[in-house]
Amino acid sequence: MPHPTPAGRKVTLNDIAAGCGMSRATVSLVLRGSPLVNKLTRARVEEELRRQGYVYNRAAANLRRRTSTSIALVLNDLANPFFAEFAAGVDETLAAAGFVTLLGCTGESPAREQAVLGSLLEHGPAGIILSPAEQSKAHDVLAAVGRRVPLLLFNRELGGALPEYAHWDQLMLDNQHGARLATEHLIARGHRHIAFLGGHHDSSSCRQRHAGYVEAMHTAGLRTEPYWRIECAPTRLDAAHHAPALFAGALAPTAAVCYNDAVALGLMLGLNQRGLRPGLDFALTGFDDIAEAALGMPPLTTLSVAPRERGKQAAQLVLQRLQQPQAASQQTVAPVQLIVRESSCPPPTA
Amino acid sequence: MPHPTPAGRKVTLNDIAAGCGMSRATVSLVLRGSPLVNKLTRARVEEELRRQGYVYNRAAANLRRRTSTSIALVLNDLANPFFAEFAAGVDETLAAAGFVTLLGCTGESPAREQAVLGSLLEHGPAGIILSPAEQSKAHDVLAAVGRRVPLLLFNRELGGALPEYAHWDQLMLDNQHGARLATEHLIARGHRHIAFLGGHHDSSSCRQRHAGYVEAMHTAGLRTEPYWRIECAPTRLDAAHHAPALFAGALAPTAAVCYNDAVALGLMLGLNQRGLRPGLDFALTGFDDIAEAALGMPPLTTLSVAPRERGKQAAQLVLQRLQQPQAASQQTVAPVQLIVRESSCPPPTA
DNA sequence: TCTCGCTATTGGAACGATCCAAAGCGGCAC
DNA sequence: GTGCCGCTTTGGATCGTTCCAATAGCGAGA
Repeated sequence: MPHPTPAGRKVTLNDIAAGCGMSRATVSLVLRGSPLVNKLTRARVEEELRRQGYVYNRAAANLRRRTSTSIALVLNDLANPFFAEFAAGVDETLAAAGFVTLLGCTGESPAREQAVLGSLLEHGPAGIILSPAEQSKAHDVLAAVGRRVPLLLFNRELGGALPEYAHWDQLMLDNQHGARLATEHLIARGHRHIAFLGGHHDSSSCRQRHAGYVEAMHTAGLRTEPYWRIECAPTRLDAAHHAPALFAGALAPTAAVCYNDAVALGLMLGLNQRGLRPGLDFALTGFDDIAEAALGMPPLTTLSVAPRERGKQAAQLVLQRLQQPQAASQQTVAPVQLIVRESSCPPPTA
Repeated sequence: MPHPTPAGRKVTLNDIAAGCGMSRATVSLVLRGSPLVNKLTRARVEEELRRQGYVYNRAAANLRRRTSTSIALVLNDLANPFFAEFAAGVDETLAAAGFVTLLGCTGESPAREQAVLGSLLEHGPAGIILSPAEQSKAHDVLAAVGRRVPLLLFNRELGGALPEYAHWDQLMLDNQHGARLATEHLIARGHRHIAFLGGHHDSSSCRQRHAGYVEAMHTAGLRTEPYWRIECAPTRLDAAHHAPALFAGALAPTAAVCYNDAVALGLMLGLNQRGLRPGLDFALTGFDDIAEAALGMPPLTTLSVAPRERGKQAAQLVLQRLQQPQAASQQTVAPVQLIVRESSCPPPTA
């Protein structure tokens, strides 16, 4: 089956103008719904637009008007359902406001992040939403982005905070409060020996969650043994591998606050392999409330961060910034919500 | 903290030219790495580019050159991990080729699809990758897109196929073959009474998968009872609800081929609630190989479609089309691979 | 000295839209 | 007849880049 011939040039305002004996300027006014143009003229022009199948060239318009109708969305990992939901929320809100989303994925590589930012900037986005790669540095991001286009930092802080850092807007999750809620919940259920599993210390979100855990423990007058803090990659597989380490210390915990849902689900597997039934013999909590959390065996107590809502919020923050470029920069912390399910049982002896 | 002043206009070629006493044209040549310009001149210009923090304006260049460096990616549901992975694959490949991804989500609504396509087209993408909404019609898509910009149809066919339909490239999954593989696998395990659960008949992928199931059954000389075909929404929840219907007929199946992994995981829940142990008392298979499939209880036998690979493939097909606009349109069918795990046990009596 | 050929550079017209100042026009008051 | 007013319409410059034909410089060969 042959592909059709592109059939000549694109239709432009000139073609329409010529086609109905009007000037370019008038046709342009019609396109933008100006009240200046006569009703009859408008009808004639609109007919001609339809007849020739005109498509508006927003790039040309934006060039002349020195405006932009696109926003760059740069994510460290789109394959992660959390960011996918986030992206869906961003796109939905931007589309409703007449903006288009320029997508870019960095795959957790600062080098790719630099390249992606550079490439997207050439397309002249009005703003940028960036969820930085793990090892990304504020200095490099600033060098790539410059000061002209507003940036909203999402989800993670940047390494090596500069003074210039401060003029970027931020949307962060309330990691510390969330982990505190989870820990307090386990304490209320009667646990005294609680571990913290997963994540690496060089990730800001992990440090914050761990801090929330420590805060809750100390506020309740409970001790935290160093060997109750076990680092591992935030994946199911690695978490499952590290499950035995929980029971290697002198005093075995009866519950664990996990860095995120993936770690918690991995821990469930690891517990099963040791003959422990999660939600009966051992309590655990996650973070993120991914789709699988509600359907796990048992269903997982976790913290809902509503990624789609966060996406909408991020988009709104950027749009707001575009309207008030001079306003003070905002540091927003999104609330998280504890979702209690069956994985957070009381301790078996209680 | 005050937001910084945008500090004047953007830096343009003129500014650079003035800054180093060259003409616009020469600077442009330097930017594009032309061999015409003198080594010394090049060095001087590059120094000035750096000094003023010049950012290339690709929109202006594309306007003049009548080219485009963006591809539109329109998805029915980005929140679905399958499409998220797909999008990541697309973006990765496009970025490597110097293109930028324009994202658009339709949320399974043909009306939104029309709006999104219209909006994206105004930004002049060089091509479009479209995974259409469930009820989307070929006629409407053609009306929105026109014939000028090449379209790659992914994953689903469009309703009301027109003659014009044929000049679009297509990338589809081998649904029929996949379902046949799954069914044959169950038959080889000793099953004779096999049901097909989930999906709706008006979805082309569901029809194809069901056809593969029927094909395998008939080839093996097995009957298919009408009450072994149970339709339901392709979600966990609805599948769990419909599990009892499997055992309502005269002859109960010992296994089920499920429309996709979500349905299969839902069926597992439904079986558990009836006191049946999936993977021991009842065999089942899924489709998609989502992340949870490998970690289910039991791990799910399913068909891997490698969504990230499909994304790369889709991007390559579009890039190829751009290079050869006149070539015959391609109908590609991507292979699927049977992943055998523990859910597809032999029948209990065998 | 003049012409030729080669290397580098350049002015000006595009691309497809918008903006702006100006003009055409019919009617109405003077 | 002239001037003025509101309602429409318009030509031309412009946005930041690329293309193209033209030109400048300069050493070599006749």
